[in-house]
Formats: sequence, C-alpha cells, structure tokens
Amino acid sequence: MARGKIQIKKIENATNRQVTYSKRRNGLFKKAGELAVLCDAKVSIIMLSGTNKIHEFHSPDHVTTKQLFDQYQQTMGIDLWSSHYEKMQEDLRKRKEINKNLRQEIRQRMGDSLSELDLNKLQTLEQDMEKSLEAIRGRKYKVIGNQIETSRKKVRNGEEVHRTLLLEFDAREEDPHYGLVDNGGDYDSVIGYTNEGEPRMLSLRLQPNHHNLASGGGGNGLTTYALL
Amino acid sequence: MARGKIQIKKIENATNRQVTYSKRRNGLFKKAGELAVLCDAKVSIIMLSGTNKIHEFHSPDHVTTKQLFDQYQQTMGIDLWSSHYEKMQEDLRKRKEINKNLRQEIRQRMGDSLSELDLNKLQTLEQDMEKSLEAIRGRKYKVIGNQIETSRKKVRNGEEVHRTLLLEFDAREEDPHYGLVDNGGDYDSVIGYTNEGEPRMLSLRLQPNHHNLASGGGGNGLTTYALL
DNA sequence: AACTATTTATAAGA
DNA sequence: TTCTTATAAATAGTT
Repeated sequence: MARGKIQIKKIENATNRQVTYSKRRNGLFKKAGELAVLCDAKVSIIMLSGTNKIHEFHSPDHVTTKQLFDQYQQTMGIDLWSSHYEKMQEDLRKRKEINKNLRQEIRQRMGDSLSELDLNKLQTLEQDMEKSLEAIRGRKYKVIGNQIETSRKKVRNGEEVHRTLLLEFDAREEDPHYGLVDNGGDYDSVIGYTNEGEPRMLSLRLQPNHHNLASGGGGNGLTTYALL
Repeated sequence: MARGKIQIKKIENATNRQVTYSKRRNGLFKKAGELAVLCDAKVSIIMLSGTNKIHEFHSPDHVTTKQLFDQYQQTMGIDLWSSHYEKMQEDLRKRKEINKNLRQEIRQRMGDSLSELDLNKLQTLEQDMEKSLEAIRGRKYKVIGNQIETSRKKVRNGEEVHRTLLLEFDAREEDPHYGLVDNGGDYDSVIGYTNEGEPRMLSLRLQPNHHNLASGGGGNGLTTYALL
C-alpha cells in the first residue's frame, strides 16, 4: 500500500512479518476505535500472533474479555460453553431425578408416602419388605451365630490355657525344679486379655477332678476343675 | 478521509451512521483478513452495532467463536468460567455421593449388602423394617377398606336407582298417562353407565313386596322387589 | 450500490 | 522500535 503493492500472502521474512504485524495491528485497532466511536458500536478484537502472543482491543464498552463473552452470549441467546455444560447439566438433571426417585423409594420402604401407591403396588411392596426383613433377620442370626461361635472359641481357648496352667502346677508339685523355668509363655496374651494396670490379685486354689483321666488316647482328655 | 476530513465522534444522522458502520466494518474485516494472512496470525473481531446486531470476523484458524474463546483461555492460562464450572462440578460430585449413599441404604433395606452392618445396626434396621412393614400393611388395609367402602357405595347407589325405577313403574301402572311423560331423568347416567349401542333389550316384570309400606313418616320407606 | 476527491494506512528504507 | 515518504487503500460525501 505504499512504496509498492504487496501480495496478500504470508511474509516469509520473520522480522519483516513481525514489523508488519505490529504496524497493521495498530492500524486495525485505530480503525476499530474510530468505528466504535463513529457508529456507537462495541468492537472487540482478539489476535494471536504466530508466536502465540495475545493482543486485544476492546472499545470502551467492553472493557474485559469476559464482559464481551457474556454480552456475546446474551445477544446471541446461546450458551457458548453449552457443549461442555449441556452434558454436565443433563447429567446433573438426571442425577437429581434419580435422587428424587431413590428418596421416594426409601420413604416408601420406610412406611411414608404410601398414599400414592395402589393396592397392587402395596401388596408387592409388602412382600418385598417381608423378604428383605427375612434377609435382615437371617443376617442378624448369622452375625449372632458368629459372635457365639467366636466367644465359644475364646472360652475354649481360655479353658485350654487354664488346663495347661494347671497341668504345669501339677508338674511343679511333682518336680519342683520347674519352678525357676521361664518358658516365655504368656497366657494372658493368648486369650487376648491382660491384667496390666489391675493391682488387685485374685488367688485361688484349684482342685483337679480326675474322673476322666483314664480315658486315654483319642479322647480329648477333658478335665474339669472346681473353684473352691 | 475522503471528500473532507471528519471528526471522530458519534455520527448523529442515523442513516449516515448505519452506512458508515457498514463501510468501515467491511474495511476493518478486510484489513483483519490481510493481517492474518500476511503475519500468520489468528484474528477475531466481534462487533455489536448500536441496534444490537452482531457481526463477527474470524480468520480461518478460528472458525468458531467457541474455538477462539477456548484458545484465548488456553493461551491466557486461565479459565474464565471456572467459577461456574467448579460450582457445577462440586454439585455433581455431591449429588453422586448422596446418590451412592441412597442406593446403599436401599440395598440394605432390600436385604442386600448387609455384611458391613454390625449386630447393633442390624437390630436397628430390623426394627425399622418391622415398623415400616407395619405401616405398609396398615396402608394396604386402609386401601382395601376404602375400596370396599367405595364398592359398597356403588352397590347402594345402584339399589337406590333400581328402587326409584321400580317406584316409577308402579306409578305408571296406577296412572297410565305417565307412560308418555318424558321427565328428562336419565337413571343410567346416575350410575355412570349407559346401554347406548346395546340394541338388546331386557324386559322384566317386577312385583312389589309391600310389607314395609305401613311404616310411614320418618322411616326411609324401603320397598324391596323380587325379580320374577 | 457506484463514484471519486481526498484522507489515511502502510511498505520499504533509514 | 520509530520516523519518513512514496504510494496503495480506504472512505466521506455525492449521485
């Protein structure tokens, strides 16, 4: 446009290109500003240079890019980020709906909000609940059973410990040198229980009832003791 | 800029302003296009005229406004709508969590996923369910009761209609000129039922049983008829 | 929308 | 970058 016409195609010389970019950018912004004033329009220009630098022009009404975008949307009557948003909003909507239904179902299963159910549905729900209640009771009994089993094992374990202890007592009586043996056994820990921090001591005398000792091999050699 | 310099201030003549807007807009867009090509830049112009019409220019790389905005954000390293977006995501997250919990609760109320409940919770749940089941049963019986009541009323209504009809038959027999009277009464409609489109006719003879006719005032004067 | 006198933008050089 | 300046391009007022 001056000192010779140029072809409108990419300027290969980088420096030259940069200079032209700068000059023409100024020109463009100046024109934009004039246009905005002359014609009472809002003009925004956003440019990304080849080196990814951003240059913006906004006529006084626009001030910020966000304002431009907001106004753009408002005027266009669309939501530009709806592509992002719409899916999200749809998801949100569905989830709200599901949520509502789940709550409703729970309420019905809790015995509220039954008025909207007809006889058939009530019948189904009742049967459903009976089945579920059965399952819960079953589970409860299973848990109780497990606990009984566990405590039974603990008791048995305790008994075992006692028996071992008593056998040892017996052994000591018969062979006193055992009295100094530290066999490292910690029976308290075996039954998961310690007297630690309990200064009170319980002393007791145990008297074996030997009525079963004769049963020999195979039998589990139960020995019971009576507390005196 | 031609045929006389102009002041850069709002053109008061509306037509003139509109013309200038159009001309200069074209000039601006042309310059923008040239700049984009010459300097390998991305240029977007968004204009809002005084009459709120939008005009846009995008160099080929930008194509859509959304792309421009996306690139703008990317290059600026900011997310203009993160405030919107983040709130939404947080909401979505919460709702998913609630949803999960609701489902879990329902599953437990349905008798599944009980393994994570201890005895205490099972006990509570069982009692809860019993109470709910009671409520459901109660509601069921109420619905059944209502249905019975409704059907009883329908039957009673039907009986009433029949009674009225039969009284009329009696009246006609005693005073034959009623035979031509169209009293507009449509008993079928009273019981919500029409024989319309049913060409078949049922003729029957009715014989009043007068055993209650003597009861006089106050009594509802019931008369029963036996079908012959 | 077309014309055109004039202003403005700007390419190349400094 | 900025200035200069010859020249291309844009455009205000007119038709």
